[in-house]
Amino acid sequence: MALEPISTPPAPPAGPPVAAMAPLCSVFRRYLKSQHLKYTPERADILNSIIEADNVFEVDQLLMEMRRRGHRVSKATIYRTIKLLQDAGIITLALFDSKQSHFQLIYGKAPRDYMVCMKTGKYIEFSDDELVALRERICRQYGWEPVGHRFQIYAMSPQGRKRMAEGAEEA
Amino acid sequence: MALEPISTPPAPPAGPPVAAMAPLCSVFRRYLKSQHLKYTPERADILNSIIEADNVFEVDQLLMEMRRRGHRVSKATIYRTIKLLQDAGIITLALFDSKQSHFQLIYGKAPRDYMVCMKTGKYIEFSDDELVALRERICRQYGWEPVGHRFQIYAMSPQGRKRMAEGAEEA
DNA sequence: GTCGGTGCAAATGCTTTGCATTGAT
DNA sequence: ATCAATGCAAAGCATTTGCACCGAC
Repeated sequence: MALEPISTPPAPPAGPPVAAMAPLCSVFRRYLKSQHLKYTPERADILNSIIEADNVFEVDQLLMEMRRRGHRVSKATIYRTIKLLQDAGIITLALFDSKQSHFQLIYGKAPRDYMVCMKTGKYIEFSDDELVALRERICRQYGWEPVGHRFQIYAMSPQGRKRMAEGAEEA
Repeated sequence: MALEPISTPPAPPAGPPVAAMAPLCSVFRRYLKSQHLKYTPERADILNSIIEADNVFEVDQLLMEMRRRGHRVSKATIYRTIKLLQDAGIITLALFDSKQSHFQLIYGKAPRDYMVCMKTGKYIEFSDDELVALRERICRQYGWEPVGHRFQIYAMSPQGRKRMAEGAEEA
């Protein structure tokens, strides 16, 4: 019963993430209830930490961040919760190529698209109406019903180009 | 870092106008020579099998197909060769979400985009000029240099919709 | 004749799972 | 009081790597 938005964060960060927090919790809670699953402190902590990351995250990174804040959760629980959050439509797997999976918040957000620098790994997030329109057009063209999309541009940033020029070796 | 193709090799021809592409074998051979690596029967077999698959493929599937044809290669060699083919710009990792990696031929091909049915898994391949233009526009906007892209639409096909209606089970 | 390549098996490293215990409803 | 959730450690899997032998250049 003592399940309010987790105890007291040391420094309430200002900005959109905080606003998004309450609604997402209830979305998750509702989903869990519909599946006859329980809303536990661990699950709440994990969702809140993801919201505060407010970006692409990896499991290890998330776990470290949570530990740093004194939340004790096992990696297994994070994996189990991530699966639930995916099923609930709150997060999704991002499409980076690295070995470790990257996830991102999607609930209530316009689809985020990424442009990644192939040299530095730095990336820029954007979202583009034209792309959404294009998606609709293609779906209509085949008689399919659009649900979502992913778009990632591979490119070379100015820094990447510079670094490329400097170090002409590269192992 | 996450991404790393496009590194040392003598930059494979970027964006060739499709059409008549030189035999992929010679492209690969040229790449290998440039890296002081050898063109072995195993590597040739693997590339040829990939060409004949002419589509998205997974490692196990490729290995089985090769075995079926009497080619004896180890999985380790396939993995090693796949890495070379990626560096040579001949194949790339496709972005399906399954556990196993999917690769696809890209050399000399216009970027392929996919629309996947979330219910049936069936997918449609397409490529769209408008998307390429959009990519250029966004790169220019940030001062980055386009290299490639990936676009995948998640949608519901008519069959998927139908199947969804029929089987009302699913917890 | 040199190195690099190959197969095999062992090693990785991310993710999942079995089990005993803890805890939400 | 139930039955799901958690933590831990072991198990799974796709992928990588060490090593001894083989073969392309």
